[in-house]
Amino acid sequence: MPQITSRHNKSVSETCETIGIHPEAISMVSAKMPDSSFLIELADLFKLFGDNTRIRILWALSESEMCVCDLCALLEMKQPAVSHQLKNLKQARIVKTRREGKVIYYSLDDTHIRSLLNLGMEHIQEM
Amino acid sequence: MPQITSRHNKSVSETCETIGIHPEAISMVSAKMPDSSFLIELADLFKLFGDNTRIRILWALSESEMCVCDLCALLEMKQPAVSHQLKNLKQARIVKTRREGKVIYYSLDDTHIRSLLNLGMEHIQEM
DNA sequence: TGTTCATATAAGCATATGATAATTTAATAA
DNA sequence: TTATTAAATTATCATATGCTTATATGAACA
Repeated sequence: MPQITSRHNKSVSETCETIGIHPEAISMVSAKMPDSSFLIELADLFKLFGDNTRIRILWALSESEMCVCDLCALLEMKQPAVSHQLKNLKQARIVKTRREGKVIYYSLDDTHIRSLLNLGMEHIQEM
Repeated sequence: MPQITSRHNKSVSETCETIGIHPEAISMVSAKMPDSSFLIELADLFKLFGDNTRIRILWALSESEMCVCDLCALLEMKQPAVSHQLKNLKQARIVKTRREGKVIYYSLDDTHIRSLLNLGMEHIQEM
């Protein structure tokens, strides 16, 4: 395969369409990529943070455990909508529940969650 | 408004539908919620991390600056699809570009990005 | 100046996702 | 048991989003 050398002294293939211009960079990065399943899980985790309703729920729960109807009142949203998002968060084990009679209290399930919220907010504030 | 007292000694309103069961908890949390605009920005930031293609791009760029066609080869995706996601990331100033002749190199624009990726991955690995 | 090639953009389509309304479940109290 | 009430579930609809194909830019170089 014909190769030329760029001014940066990396080998460069002739076509970019299929194999890229910098084969070594590609294979180096490729070797360092986590398994596909990890990256999918990671995207799924961030996806849950990537919705205005859910981020408000998470921020609220980072301040205090709350029941569903309190969240409805706080967010000014209908109960099924809130329950639906809580279900998503619970399935991902981002929040956990505690029942007290008819009332179900939700809270954060993990300290990482708070760190992610704070780190994200730091980024926003420095823009 | 009639109030009763729960076994947790917080005042409890009679209906949950409109105003929630724990008015003080609601107003305490409400006071601590960031402005709506911040939360929207925060959700938008996480939303960009919440896609498998973009997270792979970000992880790759966290290892090395890369041009578009190298990313295409690495991710085994068509060029317009990759360019489209790069555009989203660039608009949010998560990645930046550098042109060298016909080739445009992309790289991470901010150190927070790497921290967020790592913190997210930590969370995944401890589940 | 005209060709080549890396990248960007536009239009169209299919899927994913979030909200609503209606209904069901589950726990308590009468 | 029956009524009440907090929460969950189901069905439906509208919007958002990501990929594809086709086309357009724009820089380098003959």
